[in-house]
Amino acid sequence: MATLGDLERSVMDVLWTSPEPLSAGDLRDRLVSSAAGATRRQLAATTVLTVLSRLESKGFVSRNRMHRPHLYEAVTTRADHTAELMHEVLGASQDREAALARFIGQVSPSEAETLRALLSSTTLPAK
Amino acid sequence: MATLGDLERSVMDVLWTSPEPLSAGDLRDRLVSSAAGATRRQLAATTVLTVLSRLESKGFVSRNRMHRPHLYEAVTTRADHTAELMHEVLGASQDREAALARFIGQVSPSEAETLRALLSSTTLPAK
DNA sequence: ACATTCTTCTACAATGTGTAGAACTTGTTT
DNA sequence: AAACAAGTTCTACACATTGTAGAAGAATGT
Repeated sequence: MATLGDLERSVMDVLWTSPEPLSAGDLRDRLVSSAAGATRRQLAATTVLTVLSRLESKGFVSRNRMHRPHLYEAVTTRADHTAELMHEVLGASQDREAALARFIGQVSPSEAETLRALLSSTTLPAK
Repeated sequence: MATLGDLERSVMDVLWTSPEPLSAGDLRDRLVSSAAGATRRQLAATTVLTVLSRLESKGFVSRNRMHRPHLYEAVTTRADHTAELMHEVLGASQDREAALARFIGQVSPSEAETLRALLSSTTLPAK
């Protein structure tokens, strides 16, 4: 999968967080306000547009040209994206089992609990 | 974590596969022979050295300057590296649980089994 | 001291990304 | 319909990373 730059990632974060498609302008405003530590100065409108176009090319964003300020939305959810990336990383490994073992070894107890729950519900057939 | 380019990744793969530290020359030979589909033409010796230096800067490789052709080895195992990356990806997600759920959802049945085993051995106290 | 071998320095091209001005399009207002 | 405003696309550039390697310097064996 293509990787994302810092700004691209920030844009995706805004889109992933928004329950609705956003115009470039709205997105620009949220980029500023959502910046951690009040960093992130104002960006030119065109900058945001450029990034959105690139994200569209990369398949991360879809745009609705029916509305006049085009409306942009994330193609996948953040969770799906994360899961996909994890699988990609895992796939690059030769020994998947070993990698999984290390991965599990570093997981917090509460997350281990979550995983256990997920695994039993998923795979134990309904009796 | 820093990301790796294609050649850097290939070099790491060789180092991860080797049970012993390698000289740049040995590594160069194996790079050629380990290339999938007989791709990968011969590289200049200096190219390999440059890449090794960069990998050293990035903390992926350590070199032993005691030996004359310096000997290089991977700092971590491939499995550790993979697990680290997976955690990094997961950490960038806002909702870890949701991401884990998706991740598990896409796991093959046999891997699910592996995971279940890992999770029970890890967390169930000996009691 | 000299040749050989290895390492470090320096360099360059290609690519990806952040950044945005200039030019063009489209919907709106009078 | 003409002019305007808002939005979009084109074009461009700087900077960092990466693949690539020559030239120059350092270390070792004879």
